[in-house]
Formats: sequence, C-alpha cells, structure tokens
Amino acid sequence: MSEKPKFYITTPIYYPSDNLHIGHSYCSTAADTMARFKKQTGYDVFFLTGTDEHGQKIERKAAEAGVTPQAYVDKIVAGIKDLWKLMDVEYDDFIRTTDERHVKSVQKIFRKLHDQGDIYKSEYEGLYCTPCESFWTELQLKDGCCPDCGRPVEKTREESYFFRLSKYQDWMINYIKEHPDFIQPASRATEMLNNFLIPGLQDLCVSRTTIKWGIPVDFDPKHTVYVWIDALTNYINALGYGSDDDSLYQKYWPADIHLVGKEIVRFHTIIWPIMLHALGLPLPKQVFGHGWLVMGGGKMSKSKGNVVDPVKLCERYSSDAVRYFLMREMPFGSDGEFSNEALIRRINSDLANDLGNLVSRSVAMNEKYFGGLVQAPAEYNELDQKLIDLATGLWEKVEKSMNALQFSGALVEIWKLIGECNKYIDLTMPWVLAKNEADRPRLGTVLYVLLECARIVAVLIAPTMPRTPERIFAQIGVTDAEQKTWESTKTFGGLKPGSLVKKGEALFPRIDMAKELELLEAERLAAVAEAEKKAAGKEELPAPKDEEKTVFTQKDLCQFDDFEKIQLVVAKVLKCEKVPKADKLLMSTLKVGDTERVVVSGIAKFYTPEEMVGKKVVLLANLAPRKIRGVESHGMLLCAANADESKLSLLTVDSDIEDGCEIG
RNA sequence: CGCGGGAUGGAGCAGUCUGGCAGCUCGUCGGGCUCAUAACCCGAAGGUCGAAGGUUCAAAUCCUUCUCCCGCAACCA
Repeated sequence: MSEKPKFYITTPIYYPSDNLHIGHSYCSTAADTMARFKKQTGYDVFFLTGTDEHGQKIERKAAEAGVTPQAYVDKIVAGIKDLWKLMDVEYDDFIRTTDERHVKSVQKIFRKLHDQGDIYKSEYEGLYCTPCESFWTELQLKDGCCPDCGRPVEKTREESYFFRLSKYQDWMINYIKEHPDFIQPASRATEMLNNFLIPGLQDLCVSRTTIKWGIPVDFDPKHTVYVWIDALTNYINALGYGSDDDSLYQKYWPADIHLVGKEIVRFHTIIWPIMLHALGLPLPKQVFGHGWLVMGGGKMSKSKGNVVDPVKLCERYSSDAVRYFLMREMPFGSDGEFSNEALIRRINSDLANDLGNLVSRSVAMNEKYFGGLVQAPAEYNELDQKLIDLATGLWEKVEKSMNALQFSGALVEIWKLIGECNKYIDLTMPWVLAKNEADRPRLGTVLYVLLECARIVAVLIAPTMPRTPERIFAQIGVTDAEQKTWESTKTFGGLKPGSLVKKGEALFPRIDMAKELELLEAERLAAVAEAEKKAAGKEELPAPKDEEKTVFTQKDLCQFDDFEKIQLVVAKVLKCEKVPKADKLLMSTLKVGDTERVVVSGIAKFYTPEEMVGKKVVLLANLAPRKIRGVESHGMLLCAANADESKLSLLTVDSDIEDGCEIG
C-alpha cells in the first residue's frame, strides 16, 4: 500500500472579539480551496483553523457585555463555526486557545523554554521611563537616558518573562536568505529583513502580570502567558505535540503552508520560527502572506457601515458565488478592492452568462434534439479536436497555478475553456444541424463534446466551488464517482453515451444590478443608522441594557494637594497646522491671556486644522514641555476618548469666557 | 533621506524579473445568431504605459531624478 503524500495547511487563529467579516472569509476560503485541491489530487490533507481567545480586549468586551470571557467567546465561536459551515470551509480540526489540550501544551512549552534558558525573568533595572511609560533596552538608550524625552530612566518593580529572540537573530537571517521559498510573496521577505531582522531583534516579552484572562505560567502563577507563545503554538498543539498521543504531529508536522494576512507575516516568519528552532523542531515549509480586501471608502469599520457580512452575502448569492468571487477577483498576495458592484458583475458575467448559460444551452439542446439521451460521438473533426485538446490539457495548467496559490490564475484558465465552448456552439450551429436528418450523428457529436467539456469544468472548479459541480453533474447525467475525479479530466470521454441529461434550475440566476445595488445600499444605510443609534444611546443613557457599556475603573485615590499641582486654563486656538511626517499630530498655537504657546496633540484623525482655529479649549498649562516629532509642545489639550480610541472629543468651554481663565 | 507596495484606454487588472508590433475582463458602439439565464458569437472606438532625463537599433520593461496614492513603522504630554 503506497502512502499518500501529506499536506498540512493552516489559517491564522482568528480573534473572536467580534463577529468575523469578509476578510476572514477570504483567508479561510483560500485555505479551504487549497485543501480541497490537494485532496482531489491525491494528498492526505490536514486543514487546521481556530480561534485565539485570550487577552485584554476580549476581557474588556466580555465585561461590557456583562458575561464571563469564556461565555463571551463561546458565543462568537459558535457563530464562526456556523459561518464556516455556511461557506463550506471544511477544516479537519478547530483549535481554541481555551482548549484544555492547548493550555497544557502551552504551559509545557513555556516551562521547557524557561528550563533551557531561552526564557528568563527580567527586572528592567534602570530601563523604564516613567513619563513615557516605556521600557527601553540598553541599546536604545541615548547617553543612558530615554531616547524619546532625554530624561533619565528609572527602575521598575514590574517583572516579566522574556524570550531570547536576539540570541537567534543571525540564525534567522541566514535561514531566510537560504530558503527563498520560506516567505511568500518574496517581497515580504525583504520587508522582514530590512525592517526587523537587520536592525536587530529585541527579546520578546512573553508574560504579563496585568492580564488575567489567559494561560497562567504554571511555575509562577501570577504571570499570564502573553499572546506569542499562546497563539503561535496552536499549529503544533492541535496535532498533539508533546501530548500522550502525538501521532498526528509525527505525521503532519512541519506544516506545508501557514496562510496568514500580511499584517501578521512578521510573527510567523520571525517569532514563530525562532520559537520552533529553540524547541528543536522543524520549521513550516512556507508562510504565505495574502493581501487584504479593501473597501472603496477605506478600511472596514462599523461606524462607516462598510463592514461586509459574509453571512448576508452567502445567503443572498450562494456561498459558491461568494467563494468564486473571492478567489477570482484579485491575484492572491496583493490587495484587492471589494465592492458589491464587482461581486455582482462577476456573478453575472462569469457565473450566469458564461458557465451557467453554457450548461443550460447544452443540456437544453440535448433534451430537445435527443430526448435527453447522450449520444455516442462519431468522428471528431479538427474543430472538435482543438477543443478536446484544450479541455484535456487544462488540469496541468490548473495544477501549476494552484500549487503556486494563484487561485485567480487557475480560474482564468478554466474560464478560457468555457469561453471556447460558447464559441464552439456558434461555429457548429447545432440548431442548423438539427434541421437535417443526415446531420444527426454530427449533432450528437457536437453535443457530446459540449457536455463532456462541462463535466471537465465541473471537476476542475470543485476546489473553489464545492457545491456547483454536483448540480452540473445532475444536469448532464454524470453519476459515477470515477467520472468526478481529477484523473478523469485528463482524458476525453468520461461522460457515458446513453446517460440522461436533465435540465434543472439555472445554476446562477442573473442579478438585476441596478435593483440589487439599490437594495444593498438601503441595507447599508440602515446598518449605519443602527450603529449611530446605538452609539447615541450609549452617550445619552449611561447603561440602557447589557449592551455596549463603557467600563469604568477607578484609579487610586489622589489627594487634593496632588490636584492642586495641576493648572488648567481656557485657551484659544489662534493657528493650527499638521505636524509634518506625522499623521496623528496637530500643532496648535494657543492664546492664553497675554501669552502664546504651541501645543502638539494627537488629534489629527478627528479634527482638521481649519476647524480647530477659534475653538476655546481646556489646556493643561503646567505640564513639562516635551519635544514631539521635532516640535516642542508646551502643555496638553484635554480630550475624552473611548477605550479603542475610535472616538475622540475635544473639551471646550460651555459659554463664552476669556482665554487665560483658570479652571478648577 | 525609516521600510515596503503601487501609478498601464471610462472602471478593474495582466505584462516589468528575462527589453522586441500594448493585452485581458467589464462597460460603450455597430453587426450576427436564436440553442440558452435579454444570454452567446464577431467587429469597432478608446491608452504619448504617473513626470522628466539617460542607456539601446529597439524601453511599460533597464538606469537616474521627481510627483502622487496605499500599507507598515514612528508619532498621540
């Protein structure tokens, strides 16, 4: 018995702080398509996905919802699993970082790295700048002082465990240079080397004492394992690495492909490999960083109402259509724009007009002219042969593209055959042949060629569109398993004469673009209104329900003397401009009584310089000056901001009062 | 001078590594066909390939400089 070659592919474990959007679907669809393709071409495939459930953000979200973190993620994860089911993402395992198996293994790995000296406890002696709230390494210090503010750094009592990334830096650089296929697309490798590796790696903080929702360090329980070791090791923990039964690990590791978004390439190509190397384990063969789906109006965000919900799209247009669009629209690896218009255009032209209509007309003619009975082909002429050669040679081109993860390229090749088939109908004109009894054999041959091509197409699109092939088979009269194998596309004649074709409903009904866009736009507006209503409700009524409450945690008490030190005054904005080479900073010239001063604030994302001018704002006047991006800032403008800083509001005075007035 | 990516007919993209008539899809216009989901097939219009300079018999492609866009990093007293 010959062993099948193995293939292990993973998606990132997604962060279930909220429902997933179309970007996550994109990544998972790609992984699923690849997994299906490999299965179809004879591999023993293991496809892993999952969720990364720890950390502060989820802790906070759960508190806002008034439930435990576990209950919170359980609910989101259930939704994620439903989504994958809806989209036919067929994983072999779904790992959750709250799984017992994962927790145990993380603790074991942490301990092992600690015992062998790769993880150490640090005290930060002399390396903390209190005003900057930043830790610095020896290398970063300027003349022994904080490189940011130039003030002396202090000691801190806060302790953390650190992973010795720096120790492996040179090894990592060499590895990347010697394995050009390790990071794909190749431009990402350059980016990693120039941006992070060559400037030098810092040791990585791998534990926190301030976060409670996470995996405790078993030999030092006041520490919680911080994201890196927790999240990244899922790829081996899911296989049972280090457990009583590590047979899956033995069989499938190292991974053939880690599919990741470009934003996390860095973690997967620097931190993760070094971790594995330190553990004495082999590295994944390839990390592929795919691009993002960007919206016309910029990145997706709730308040813009441009978050695309894959559930809605799949329900409306079928998951196969959505999967096709995602895989076809942009070359894998680069960014692509998502729009409803583009989606509908693809569905209409590629799926309805080209593929759906081809099947429909071929089947209809066979029914009309032969009562549905598939004819045995007579001799093939030159025209037939050309089409046949194209069809039977297609698998090779598709394999080549698919193996390079060029999903769109593979689909383009398949659609060339579909196009040629449509042309073939025009050239052979079956409806003319049908008029002449003598042409019956020729007519039968033409229709056979068409139906057989449809069969080949159906087999080849299966990885991307798992449902459509069966619908095509049902119409063209394919019933046997061996007519559906990858192998069967290499020779012409899989379709059996004497089978019965049967016209079914349209594979992909045409969509009325104008009407549909209008509908979708109306829905979008409704969603925005909903979001705004929610946001407004949040401000007016402190806590209407268990929904979206802002958590308030009171800090340590402060004495009146402490408060007395602070000098707040009214200031008038005379002039305001952007700080060059900084997107978040505005530089305002303020009038305070008979004096003027310049203050830099991180509010450029929320206010334009023009609208700042003339405002009467609240200034913290006696704050020590600080140089920011080359500009000396004398004080701070008071603002209110929510936790994730998606909203910010400048404090102004309620009625007209002169600048310079004290507040207190 | 932080790092990287991008600029190609109305829209979206390929081609750039390895120079050799500028290509694809959608849209527009004209024609054909009637088997089919008003679909399909053929043809046409439309681009000085972001700008300038250079190398070459020949540049979208190689070199230099510049402009604009997008990510990452930095920045939020």
